[in-house]
Amino acid sequence: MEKQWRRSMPLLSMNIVMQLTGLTARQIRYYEEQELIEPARTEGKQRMFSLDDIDVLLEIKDLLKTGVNIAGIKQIFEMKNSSAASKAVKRVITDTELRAIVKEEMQLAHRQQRASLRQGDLSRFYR
DNA sequence: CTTCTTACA
DNA sequence: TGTAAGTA
Repeated sequence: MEKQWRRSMPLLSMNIVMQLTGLTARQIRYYEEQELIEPARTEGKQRMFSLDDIDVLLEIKDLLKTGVNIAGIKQIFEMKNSSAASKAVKRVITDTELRAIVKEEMQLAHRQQRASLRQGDLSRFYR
């Protein structure tokens, strides 16, 4: 709990982030609009991303490739700091754990007949 | 020349 | 998402 600030330190320009993530500027700005990331700004309003932002963007890219839409990604991220935090106090959640949690939420939603994530997103986690 | 915003397709 | 337009 000391070198954490380095990852959250905004120092990456749009240019770099585009190459590092392979995403277009349009996508990156859109994801920010969807509140999936919140880059810092320079005085000239230029975006400045942190390494943490890169991680999030790469995860978004991966989930998108899997077939999860923005709505699904939002909910997954939401669970990542809610149900995950309540169950596993302050431990970093692993991908396999996240999968399990997502599946649970999915079944719960199904039981409650609450077709929350209908648009073919989280159902992909069953495969 | 690159990034940003807004708006249209 | 891509792209055009007008800026900074």
